[in-house]
Amino acid sequence: MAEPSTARSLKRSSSPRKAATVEGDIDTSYLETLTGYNARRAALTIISVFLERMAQYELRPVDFSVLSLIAHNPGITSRQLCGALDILPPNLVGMLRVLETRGVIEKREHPTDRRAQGLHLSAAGKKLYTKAQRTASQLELDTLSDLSPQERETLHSLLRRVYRPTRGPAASDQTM
Amino acid sequence: MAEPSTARSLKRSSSPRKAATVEGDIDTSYLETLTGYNARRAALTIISVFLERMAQYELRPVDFSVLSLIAHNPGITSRQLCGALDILPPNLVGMLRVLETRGVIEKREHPTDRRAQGLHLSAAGKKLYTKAQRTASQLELDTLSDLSPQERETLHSLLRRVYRPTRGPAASDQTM
DNA sequence: TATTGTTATACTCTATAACTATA
DNA sequence: TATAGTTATAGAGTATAACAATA
Repeated sequence: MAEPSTARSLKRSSSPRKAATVEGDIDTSYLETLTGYNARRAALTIISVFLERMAQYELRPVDFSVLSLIAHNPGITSRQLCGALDILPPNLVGMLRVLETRGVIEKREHPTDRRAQGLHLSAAGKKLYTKAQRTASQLELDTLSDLSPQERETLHSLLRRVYRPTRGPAASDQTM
Repeated sequence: MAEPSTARSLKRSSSPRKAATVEGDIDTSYLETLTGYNARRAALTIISVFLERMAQYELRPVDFSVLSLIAHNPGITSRQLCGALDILPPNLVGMLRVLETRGVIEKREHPTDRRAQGLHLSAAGKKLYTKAQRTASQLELDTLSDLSPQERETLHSLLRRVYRPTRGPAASDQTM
């Protein structure tokens, strides 16, 4: 058993960008030409705020993602969660067990496949997720307050095109 | 001692987006409204390619970032690296030791502070970094081939505004 | 034979406390 | 007293191999 208890610590300092030593003197211009560097820095910045505000629900980003997909896809299976969130099956087991122990989710028998199990939010889980989603949406507004709604949409669109390559029209692998 | 050897494994599967099970059936639309989610997914996608292509140099993303900052900021100190890259000092020690053992970097005495030490690339380090940077820049072109140069610049600009909040004009904390 | 969920486990990443030498 | 670099170590995150039950 890998999980010590139901409630996890969730602590993390997250270092809110303190310019203790000099930092403006350092030339980071080349790294800033790399999308991976910029995307990772941006993600970590937002995640640090996410951790703070979601601590009240004892939800890490991955827990919230799992609940969100279950909420919007009732009956989703463990494997489907893994595929959608890029989590390895062994690493999901413990998370689901904790969420089930907390009474947030329920495992029901799959309608057609007796190996699988459909995942659902409990009544308490729905209440928790509703509050958590509101917090997440508010966090989005707060951390991206420097960007206009249109800039935010542009950012999301561009990011999606990075991690979910355009399989759309004008593709190169068409049969004729 | 935390490092087992000079050369590290660098192995990682990185799962190149295989749609093994269904995945298009899963509704991820809410998560995709969250910048943190999108930024993290994009970063992980690029980093997985980065890991593959940088394996020949035995450099992880963090190693490359360290070398890049030393290359462009000769004499930079350990603390400055930590500040610029958001790495905790204890976690940098091992990386620098490995790079020094590999003959890639050199530690020299700091000109004014005898506690600190200036970091520099060795001749071999400069050759290695030059090749690595070329690989990184090519990777940027390849992984972002769906985006025009202008879209790429827009993406970088927006990401920087997320992780490095605009401290510029029209700020709210002015004295008058 | 392949897939779902699972256990056990190893490895990597990230964080804290505490020490020394110097400022 | 505070800071730079370091050690030791704990905790969280990510990976592989292998198994039973079912498809």
